[in-house]
Amino acid sequence: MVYMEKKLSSNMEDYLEAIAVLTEKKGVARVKDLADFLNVRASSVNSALNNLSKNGFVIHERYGYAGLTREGERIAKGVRVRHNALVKFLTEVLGIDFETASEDACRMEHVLSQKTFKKLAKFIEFVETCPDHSRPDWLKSFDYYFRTGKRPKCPIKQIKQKLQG
Amino acid sequence: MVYMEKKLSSNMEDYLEAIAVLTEKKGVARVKDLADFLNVRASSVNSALNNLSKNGFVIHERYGYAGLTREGERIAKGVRVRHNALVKFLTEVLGIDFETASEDACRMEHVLSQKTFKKLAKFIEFVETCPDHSRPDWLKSFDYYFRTGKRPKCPIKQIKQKLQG
DNA sequence: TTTTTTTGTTAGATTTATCTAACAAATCGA
DNA sequence: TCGATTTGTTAGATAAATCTAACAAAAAAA
Repeated sequence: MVYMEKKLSSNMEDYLEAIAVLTEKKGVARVKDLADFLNVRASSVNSALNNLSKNGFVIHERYGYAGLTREGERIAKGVRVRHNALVKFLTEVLGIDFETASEDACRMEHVLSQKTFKKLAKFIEFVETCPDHSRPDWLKSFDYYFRTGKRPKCPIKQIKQKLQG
Repeated sequence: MVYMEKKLSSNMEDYLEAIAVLTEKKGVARVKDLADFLNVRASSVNSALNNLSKNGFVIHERYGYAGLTREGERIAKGVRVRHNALVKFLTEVLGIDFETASEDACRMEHVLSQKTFKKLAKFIEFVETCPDHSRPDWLKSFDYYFRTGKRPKCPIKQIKQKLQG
């Protein structure tokens, strides 16, 4: 066993992520804010922090702020990167509203395999760096297909026909 | 409250799905097979079946096979549809291997919102009904981009240039 | 038809994540 | 500064999903 990665539950990952988000947004992460953010009671936050603290992901002194250790930060980072990639995919490719996309991402971010995540990230990159003006043509075609159920005329074929005919 | 949908846990959804799969594959779903299929102990299957039975999703007489009620079938169907859509997306669009895609789908199928699922299904339909010979050109471009990190020359632009120049 | 093996059931323990309720510390306002 | 409010902590309960171990029923083999 080269290096045994401690596998955290979705739940614990959520706490780490929340600490990262709140720290970024408000400067510090307090029990109350974490509770509000995650929609749980303060006592649940406390349990979680004790657990995460015991396992070296979090630093939390009684009545103090919650902070991430190196390791905690590393994991939170990973979760957030996956979250953002998922949101991007859902909104930019599928055209889902941000609200729904965020909720879905929150649940999916914990279950995506590395392999799939990497491919997805590449896919997003592929879409974003498209040399077209904005949204790639094929995605516009998808929008059209989603709205109308019909395929737009394919510009390539149209042009090819012109060239030939 | 018009109609209160009983929200099942991922776990319970998995049991329903497994019953559906085994029934389809082997004709019947037995405790042992469910246990093997889901990688849990037979006693866990029993607990689950009791629970699902009590709530009207499953029919299970002592020492008998496990079967789905109408309601159970409805839910299992939904899960399987989501599962298959996800596998299709992961393999056909992202190009993930079937093994990995199946595992990811197993975990994602429980957390996808209706909205996202519907869009995803449409997206797959869009890709599959593509008038191109096989895989749409833009997906081939993605394959190329993933392998090489470079974009292939865009055929439309090439053709447009020809037309203009 | 016995015996053996496989399969199914039950009871009870464990783990994880949550909750409420009681209390303690910190902070805020007057 | 001191009482009131907010925030944080603890203990203990609850719920879901799992496990082991002991046992019971069914099925297969002898």
